[in-house]
Amino acid sequence: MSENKTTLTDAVHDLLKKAIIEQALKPGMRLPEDTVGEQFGVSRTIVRHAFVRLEHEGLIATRRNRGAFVAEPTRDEAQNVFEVRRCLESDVIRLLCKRMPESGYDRLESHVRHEQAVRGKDGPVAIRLAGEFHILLAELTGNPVLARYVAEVVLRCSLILSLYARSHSSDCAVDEHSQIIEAIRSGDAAAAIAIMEHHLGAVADRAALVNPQDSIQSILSHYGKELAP
Amino acid sequence: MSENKTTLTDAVHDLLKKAIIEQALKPGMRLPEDTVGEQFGVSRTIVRHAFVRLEHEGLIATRRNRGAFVAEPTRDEAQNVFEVRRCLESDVIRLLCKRMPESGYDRLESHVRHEQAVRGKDGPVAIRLAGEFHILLAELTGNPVLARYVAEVVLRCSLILSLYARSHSSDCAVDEHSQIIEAIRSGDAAAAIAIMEHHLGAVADRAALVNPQDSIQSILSHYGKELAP
DNA sequence: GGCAAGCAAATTGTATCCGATTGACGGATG
DNA sequence: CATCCGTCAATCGGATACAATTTGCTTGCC
Repeated sequence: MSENKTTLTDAVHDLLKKAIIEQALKPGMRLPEDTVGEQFGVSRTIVRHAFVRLEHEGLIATRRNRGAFVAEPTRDEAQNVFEVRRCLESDVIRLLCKRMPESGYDRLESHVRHEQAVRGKDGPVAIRLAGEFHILLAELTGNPVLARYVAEVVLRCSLILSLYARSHSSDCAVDEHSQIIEAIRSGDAAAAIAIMEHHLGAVADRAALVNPQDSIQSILSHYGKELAP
Repeated sequence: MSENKTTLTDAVHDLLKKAIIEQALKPGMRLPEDTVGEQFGVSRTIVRHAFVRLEHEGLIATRRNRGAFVAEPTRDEAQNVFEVRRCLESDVIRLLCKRMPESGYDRLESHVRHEQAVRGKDGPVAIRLAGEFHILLAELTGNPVLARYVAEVVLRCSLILSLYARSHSSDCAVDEHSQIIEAIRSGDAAAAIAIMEHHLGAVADRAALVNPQDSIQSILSHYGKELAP
């Protein structure tokens, strides 16, 4: 934590984000400002700034005078996030079918090859790459605003899957990524969107099916709110 | 500024947001933390927290050790925001055609009547209501995540129009709002989207046509970035 | 044995303070 | 006369200090 050309807040923000999406920090886990601060060797001020951003991104939730917690979306919230993701990624496809940049296909195929290289490994790298494919698609539209929103929902989806899905390993079938590329190349927006919907639908459905028997305290915490107003 | 049940940061955030979209704070205007803080009677800490959120929402831009400025989007950025807005609002229409809630039409028509009541007045109220129609549409989807994104881009569009458009008075033709409601009621998603696209397209085009001869320093400030890395 | 009230500890909300970086002004110099 | 460099004021990034609120535990009472 010695020298950064970027601001400390950014660094802490990125680190926490990474920790959350890699499931190092599990949903519902408490994040006291002091603890985080002294862990990274920074003051509470910095941590607090990072928390503001993370809360805005939906990755943590803060309650007045009670502290910050890693977000623990309900099924409803999760469905909402997935719905927005489907909408946004459909829009991305539509735009790409109209104006895919020259180097676009090369970059996409290169990324898919990268994904295939780590296929089967059930680690943080695979999780990250799977998400980054979708973020790369959004970036290729040339619209940074759209790309930021896509990146945000993709991240939240990672968090959601870590709550409700059993394993990350097959979140994004690499084959389907290739299919999406081909569909876009053919210029058939409807077909490409159909594949993407199927691709994302499968992920969302899988999340909805799993009963989170391994996180009893998570379930109870939701019911508990009723008794303690 | 005496008693708030919500946190001070929220209050400052809301106030600044309101000031920006009502053009009280004009794009490019400087926002020193001290000034804002003592103006609202709070410390710089609070202001900085509010700034973090505002920057995330694209309403202000901060430069290291130089302070915060009301966002001054370039034409490219503005086009990107409008594009995302078109995408998101089309998605909203699609969803509403499938599942408009019972009270939805009542609330929409009530809002339109409210808009007609202030028709012709070129004040902050008209600006706010015009945007809130679109935000209300998004909220009726029942998806808060989508609603938040729509609210964000609508706000940014307000800011953009205050930069590039001559007048806010005719941003949202109230008649077109009624047409949109009717199109959704008929269940014809394609038609409704077409109207919405036209509605938003007109606004965007108007913004693109106006040459901002009245803000030379704004133009130069953009070119100036090239010389001063 | 259970419940309510009250006290102590922990944690957040806010303010103030110090150091660092930036931009500007002004004088020295080729 | 233009350019360069040093000093200075302004402002932000970050740390620390204090106040307010919540929480959990203890204690006493029913």
